[in-house]
Amino acid sequence: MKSNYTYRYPRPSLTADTVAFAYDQKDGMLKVLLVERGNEPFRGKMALPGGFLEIKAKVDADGFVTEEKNETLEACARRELKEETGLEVNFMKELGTFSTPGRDPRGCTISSVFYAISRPVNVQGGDDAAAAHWFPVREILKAIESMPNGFSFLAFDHDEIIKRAFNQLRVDICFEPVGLLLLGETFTMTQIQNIYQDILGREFDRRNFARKVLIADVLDRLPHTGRNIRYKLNLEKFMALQESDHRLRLLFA
Amino acid sequence: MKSNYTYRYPRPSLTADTVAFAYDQKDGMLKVLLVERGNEPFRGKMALPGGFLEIKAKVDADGFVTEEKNETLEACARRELKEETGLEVNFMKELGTFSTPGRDPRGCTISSVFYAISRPVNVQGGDDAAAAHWFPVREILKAIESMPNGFSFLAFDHDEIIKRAFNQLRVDICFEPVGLLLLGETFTMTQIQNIYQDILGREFDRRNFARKVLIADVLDRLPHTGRNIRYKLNLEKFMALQESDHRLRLLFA
DNA sequence: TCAAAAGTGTTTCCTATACACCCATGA
DNA sequence: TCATGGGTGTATAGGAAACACTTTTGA
Repeated sequence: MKSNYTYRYPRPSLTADTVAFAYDQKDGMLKVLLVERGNEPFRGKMALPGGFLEIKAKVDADGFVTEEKNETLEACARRELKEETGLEVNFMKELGTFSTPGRDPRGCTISSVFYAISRPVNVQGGDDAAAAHWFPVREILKAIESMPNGFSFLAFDHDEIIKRAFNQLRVDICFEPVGLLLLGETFTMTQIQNIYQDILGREFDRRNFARKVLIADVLDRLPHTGRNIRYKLNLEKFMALQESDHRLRLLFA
Repeated sequence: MKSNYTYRYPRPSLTADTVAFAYDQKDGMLKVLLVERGNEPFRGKMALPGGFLEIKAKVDADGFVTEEKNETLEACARRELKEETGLEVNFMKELGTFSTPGRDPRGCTISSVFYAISRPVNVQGGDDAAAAHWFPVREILKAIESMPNGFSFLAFDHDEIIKRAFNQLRVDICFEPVGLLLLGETFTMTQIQNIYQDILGREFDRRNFARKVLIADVLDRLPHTGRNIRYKLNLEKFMALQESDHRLRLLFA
């Protein structure tokens, strides 16, 4: 028989959800990763990949918890992302915690949400989720906006979360060159510019844009094999820039 | 007899802690609010005010939770802050969630941390905590740095948290005029400048500084009673600025 | 009376932006 | 060969930083 877990005080459930972004070179659209929920609640609705924090607990004869060990929330987010969609990303950042009472009909569930940036890859539905797919962010946001009052497009409060995540992404790429993580192994300056223009919803002058991106000094210029200059992200420099709190110079106003 | 709370799966404890900052006009130092822990673990050590998320739960005959209702994390942070120190603040912002395994010796405890900005006020020790006092941030940070490896100055992982909070404050006052909340009812431009200089650790030209602050357009100029121009924070304008995502213009590089 | 703090505007320099020409490739 | 995309440098304008003088008040 499976054991139960008893505490002196009530406790919440804690989940980690991930808003994963990727850029689709084929149609030039920014995509977000959603899974179709296989179980209640919200069965059949689309939702962000995520799940419950894993806790190893020992209990005594009466079911009281005597010892416990948890994973970190980020580890939880990565694990769930992998299990549900097969995706592994190298950039993940905490977005915030969502604790509005009633946000999960099953009870008291608090969600720590991360947003992730992925290389353009294919994903398959994993264990828990019926199916995982990349959806155009703009379309999703449009669908969210067009829902009548009191109705939500996604499961739980994921409408709100995805809006927050996209806003955060827009702010962040103005300061840090995280947008470069959306690209493949090598890329041209034009490809970078297209992504930034799409996300920020505005156009840039080619030359000024290239200058600003190169100032960040995280790109290696490859000996051009073909006609155009190709670049490659220098991960060491990029990571070093992330560490040092150099958000202080904004790249794009 | 007090009832217990039983779940099918193990759950974490969830707390909300607050890093409250205030500015002391008397000595011109930025202070942070700490409480002396009255109970184990870390009894007698200084810690951030905070406590467990309050959950109203109903249980069936076997102790299984059938219904539950939680407060939001921010509400929890405000409630605990009030209970432990008597302090009520009007600005509070989520800093992040801390979930490193082992951060709380009592078991699996995840903390959502807020940072708050307070007017300069006195606080008293409240219910839970033995004593609450304002401490100079610089001194605390110095004490933290000077601890030998493996030892912490504050309880739990609060050393790390307070460092993160101070860094966040330094970033935020470069973009939003949140530093103005540190002041009293009315104030002079020089007082504002002193605060900013203290927090950012650099000096500004008087005239350039005043211009930048006034650009934000959240201050009302009072008909000067005394010798100097006095200002007053226009809360409506300030709140409106917070709502609109206008972090995009940085005030101080 | 003198020192220190505070009020006021202008100049300078730097950086962001706007812009034009040339070259290479593929249709 | 012509159109398109991409490579390169410069000129200009606007904003940030440097700066000087006068006035008031308190020691």
